Amino acid sequence: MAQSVKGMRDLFGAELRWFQHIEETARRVFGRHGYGEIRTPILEELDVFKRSVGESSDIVNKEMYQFTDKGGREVVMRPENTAGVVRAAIQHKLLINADPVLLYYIGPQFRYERMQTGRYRQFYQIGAESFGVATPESEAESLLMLHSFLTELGLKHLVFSINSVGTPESRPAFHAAIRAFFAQRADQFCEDCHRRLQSNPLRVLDCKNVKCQQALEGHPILTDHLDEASARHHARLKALLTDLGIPFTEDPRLVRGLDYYTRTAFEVLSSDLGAQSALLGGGRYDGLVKQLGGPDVPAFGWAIGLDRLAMVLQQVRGEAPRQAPALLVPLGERAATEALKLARSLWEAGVALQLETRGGALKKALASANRLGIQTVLILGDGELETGTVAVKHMATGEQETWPLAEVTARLANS
RNA sequence: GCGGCUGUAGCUCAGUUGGUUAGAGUACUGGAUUGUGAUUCCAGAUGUCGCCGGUUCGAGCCCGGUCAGCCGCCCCA
Repeated sequence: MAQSVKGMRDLFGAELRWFQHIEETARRVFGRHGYGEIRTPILEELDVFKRSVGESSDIVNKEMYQFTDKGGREVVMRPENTAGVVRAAIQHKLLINADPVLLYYIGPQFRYERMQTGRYRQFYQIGAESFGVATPESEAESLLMLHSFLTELGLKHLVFSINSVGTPESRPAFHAAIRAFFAQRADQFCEDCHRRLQSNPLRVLDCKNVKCQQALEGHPILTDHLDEASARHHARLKALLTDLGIPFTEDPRLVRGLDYYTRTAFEVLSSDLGAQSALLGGGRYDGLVKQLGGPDVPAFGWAIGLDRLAMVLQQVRGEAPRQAPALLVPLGERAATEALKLARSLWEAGVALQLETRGGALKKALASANRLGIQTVLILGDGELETGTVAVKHMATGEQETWPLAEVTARLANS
């Protein structure tokens, strides 16, 4: 039997309904914040990711679906969407005037890696990016939007975990501090941390190894090594979040994996998710646009994984809500003709209705309705045709009533 | 990329030291009720035991390989 490629999966049924509900909620919430959608190609030139995500990261090193196309171009199936959005914004000159540019995206991303539950080689992300504003207020706006989004999806107990990773100018001083600290107790850290210390010293801070976390006791604090402007920025964001009543904690060990982050970095944790695993992450990336050949424009954004989010919603809220249409069941050939006509007028009036076209026994139709979760069944037989009515059975209660044909549209529209 | 585990009906799973025709629950189909579901009763159908090879008189069971999934690591969403 043919089956899907490793790490790729088909979405349908109950799980897809959560995806759709999440996407609808995102479009509604983001839209009212003034964000517009952008859809970028799945394929980008290799260079776009090398210059943004960072050559030292595993994403670029070993997790990209990368190949040479028939024209000899080195292309990559995007492993994340921020770089593509930035590339597009530069290419279409969206960032050349003073107005902020607010964009969101929804789409598949690809990483060639070992898979586990909730982690796929084709996965889906929703993200929002704000270009052109460097203020803490713009971050608060973005986080507020994110908070609405998650709250309207029914997630509770959200905690925003924030930190500041400083600027490219202030970071060398911190790197020196962390190296000095590390040197005093180098034997207590794992091999990976020794490697990280060379490639990306910040990442030593969020090693998952318990021993390393213990050894980090008393480590230098990023926010103690900020330049004055970054420190003010960080303090202002915290004050805003406090005023807005958005619960947050400061996590001095929070750093993000991608190279392009500056100042604010954050994650959202949900106790609904069980343990420590973050639901989403993001932050400020002021240098990225320029790095990719655009103007020197600040930016802030975040991305959330739909696969994981859908899984959490399934856990805390159960089955995705579904709107089952009514079912119209004709009995006999003459009724079948009339049923098509009736269904047509109902459809044209915007009523959600499924039509039984198999022509079998009524009990089969009712059994189907029961399986499909249909609440209302309209029955049209000879008796109803004579009197110009339909029999209406409510599946939940088993009760049945009679509606005049002329009232069917209005009554279904109200139910 | 590294380490461990699993794969039997649509789904959840049993299956003895290797032994005849591979089972249960659930779901499904038909009937009891030719115009009334979900409950009940009766009857029925259902499998390349993931795949390929090996050992054996004999393999769902043992061995090798392979594919897929799960868990941990790396990394991240």
